[in-house]
Amino acid sequence: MNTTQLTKILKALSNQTRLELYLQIARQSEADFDTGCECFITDIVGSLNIGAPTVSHHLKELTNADLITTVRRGKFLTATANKEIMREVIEMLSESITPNFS
Amino acid sequence: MNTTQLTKILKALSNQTRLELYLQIARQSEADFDTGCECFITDIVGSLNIGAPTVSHHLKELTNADLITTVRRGKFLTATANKEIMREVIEMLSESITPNFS
DNA sequence: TTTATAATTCGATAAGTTTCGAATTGATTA
DNA sequence: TAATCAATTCGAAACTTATCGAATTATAAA
Repeated sequence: MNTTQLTKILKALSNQTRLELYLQIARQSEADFDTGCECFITDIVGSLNIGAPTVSHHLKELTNADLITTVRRGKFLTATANKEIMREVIEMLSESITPNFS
Repeated sequence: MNTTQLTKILKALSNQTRLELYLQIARQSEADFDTGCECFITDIVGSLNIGAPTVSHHLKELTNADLITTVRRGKFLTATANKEIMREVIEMLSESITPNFS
């Protein structure tokens, strides 16, 4: 991961609504692992105070940054967090504040 | 740390120039620990491709987000990364992709 | 097949951001 | 004290972003 990609990802998370959207999708992705249920965007939208077009826009930004993937399940849309990329983000940020013994 | 503060911090890091500025300050803060030297902004400015007013602006953003602190040493300015807040950022992002056994 | 619901696209607007040059301030050096 | 160098402030230009309402598309239900 280079700084260009990291910038892109952090930018995608730098808006409060979008960050909360991501966090809900990520937590739900965790829960899904146990329960087998899915993360419906409709449910999340209700809890955030913005309209559907805006959510659509934010989802596209998160997708473009590789933070989530979305799948249509009939009438609904489901989202899953890409945990691997978040691990890379965390690793890179950690390196910045960790002694480097190279 | 709540999502409002996290948003503020991620926003401060969501610009490539500012992210690189932060990363350099953070790495230098690490080096300082061993060498006892300090992180002069002047030196960093030379390596980034932007003017002094812009750097000044970016430093203020990083400071406002609590990511760094700056101190004037005579004619020069030195910066230090606030590692504790970055640890909190990392912790919060980690929680989003880590099973929660509560 | 009509109706209803979820989501997207489009166009617009208001607000925010990045960057710069010019002028200014603070501190050191000649 | 005058000249110099680092950094900040200010005002402006160019660009980007968040959000919305209206219209559209996709799917499911009646």
